[in-house]
Amino acid sequence: MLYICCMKLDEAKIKYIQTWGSLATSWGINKTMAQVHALLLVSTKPLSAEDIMETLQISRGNVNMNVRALIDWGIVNKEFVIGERKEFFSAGKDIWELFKQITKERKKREIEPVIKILDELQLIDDNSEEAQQFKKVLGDLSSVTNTVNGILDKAIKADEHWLLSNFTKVIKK
Amino acid sequence: MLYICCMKLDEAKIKYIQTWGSLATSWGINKTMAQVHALLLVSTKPLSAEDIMETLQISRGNVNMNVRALIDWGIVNKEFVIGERKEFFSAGKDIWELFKQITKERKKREIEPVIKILDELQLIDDNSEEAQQFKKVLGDLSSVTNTVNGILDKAIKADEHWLLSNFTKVIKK
DNA sequence: TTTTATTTTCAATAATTATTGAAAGTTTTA
DNA sequence: TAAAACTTTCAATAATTATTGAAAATAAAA
Repeated sequence: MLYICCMKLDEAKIKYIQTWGSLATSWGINKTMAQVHALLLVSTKPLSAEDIMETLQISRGNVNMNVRALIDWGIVNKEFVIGERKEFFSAGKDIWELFKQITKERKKREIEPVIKILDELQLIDDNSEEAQQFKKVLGDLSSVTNTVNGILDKAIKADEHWLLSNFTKVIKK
Repeated sequence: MLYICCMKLDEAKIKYIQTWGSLATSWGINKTMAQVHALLLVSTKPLSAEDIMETLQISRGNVNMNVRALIDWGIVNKEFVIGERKEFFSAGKDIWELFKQITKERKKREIEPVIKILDELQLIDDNSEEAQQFKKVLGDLSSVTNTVNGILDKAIKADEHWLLSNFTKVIKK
């Protein structure tokens, strides 16, 4: 059961999947996880674990782990196909939704812990010149992080149209 | 030649350096690179390769590689200390500048190549239903990526005050 | 020039992270 | 209930990435 139908198109899809996988690593994302998502994204129908295994040439365990992680990130869904016993998976095709979901998750997992730690470190019982300077750096780090966090919050809440047209225009001036 | 003077403060600095290092890995940044930068950021004076080696307990080669990379990213500078033959290094203390520099570099290294590849893939010689759908996904990915790229451009050009107050307020409504 | 101080490189190695595959677990069907 | 279909887990292993350290290169001083 392959998702492929035309040659040139197939090549382009494969290239997209490969490219996405290698780009992912520079963002601290597992290569296979990115590839599985890319595959589901360009697939016209939900795929089973076996479909993914065959297409990406990876083991059952690997597929399972990465599909779970993607579901955990909220960017892949289980699908029930009538007449089929096994599970199928699909990725939402709304890219703005995808962007918002990823942003939301990374914010929660990576930015919020940073803010927490920076705030903790601020509480030093020391008022020397050097300590003041250190606290200043921490405070500035907090400030930037909080601002970015706030911007991401707004982006998550924004609907597609607003973010696309309105937002970019406002930004310009 | 150690940069340390007070106990509690010293602990906090160490904790900050360690924490930064481990957080960095989830952003696809080398742990040591992040630690070296953190160390230079909280240091009151420029440090030599040996200072860094001692404090972080890492090899000369490792220090050299990572300091070069940081200089390459534009967030660490060489300093010439009078009466000293060896090189010293320092990190700029302006966190907004740091944020802008990092954003600029990641944009160049990671976002712009994505846009290029997505555009390349668009050029498929196929008009089937499936091809249309694939092109739609690619187009949407381009759209989001370009928008994010644009926002980052504005952020880079924006001065601290504008980004902090004006921007966040605009975003709110 | 030669010596000495310092930086850079890079093959070898260590540490980390990802992947396999088979066994154990679960759910469905008969 | 047992057998079949499928999913999950995880110890072993592979692949990747980071680090060392000593030799080569470079730069400054004598």
